[in-house]
Amino acid sequence: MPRFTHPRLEDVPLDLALHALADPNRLAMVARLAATERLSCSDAAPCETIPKSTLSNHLKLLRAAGLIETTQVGREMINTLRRAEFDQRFPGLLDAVLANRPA
Amino acid sequence: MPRFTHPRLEDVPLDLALHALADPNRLAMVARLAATERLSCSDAAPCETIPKSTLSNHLKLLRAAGLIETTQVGREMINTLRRAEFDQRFPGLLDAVLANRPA
DNA sequence: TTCAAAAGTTCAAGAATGTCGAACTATTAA
DNA sequence: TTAATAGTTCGACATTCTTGAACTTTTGAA
Repeated sequence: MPRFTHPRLEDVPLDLALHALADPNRLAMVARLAATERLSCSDAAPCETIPKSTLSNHLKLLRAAGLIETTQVGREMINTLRRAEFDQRFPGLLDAVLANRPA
Repeated sequence: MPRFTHPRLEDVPLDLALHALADPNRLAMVARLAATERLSCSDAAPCETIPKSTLSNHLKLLRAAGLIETTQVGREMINTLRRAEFDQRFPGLLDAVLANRPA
């Protein structure tokens, strides 16, 4: 069973956070999580066509950037946005990015 | 003589802008331009050790992201931040990024 | 129980990007 | 005219990204 590691937010460099957000698919997932609270990996997916392995990799990057937390529930991996922690680490950043996201 | 092309800001996607900022060297250059108004390429460089070709490539990316404008003056290429235009296109984004930049 | 399907992860290979030395161009100063 | 300066461009190597295939764990059914 995969046991995920989540970084402390103070260990996340700005570059890594920006890089994680600088991808349309990942940003779409973050936006979805910002609106939906808890989502399985496949429910967080930005579209149907994205391969599972790619999706898994994107989520791994978002974890490494301190943006999401993943816990196993049954056979699903449940993802949530680490909103409060991220906002404390990078004040105003996620708000600005989400506000400028294309519809 | 190189004649640079600068995109209209409305043609710059958010992803490209974030990607341009998601690099420590490029972000350092943007921060420097935010503080200094006009800088030649070598003056905009984040450090002495960065190769010229790499520097040139970084600046090309910043141009493509609508972040800087480059004009030739003599044998120098003078760079300026397209601050007002960028801020209008992505309100609050650059402020948030710069505010969270490590010292 | 046992078996198959579901939900993801991991691995590896090919594709796409990034880095940087070397050669090149244009401009200025001597 | 020549040499130096300031960058760009090119090409090769390195790193990163994408994705199919195989694997692991959990659950639901027979």
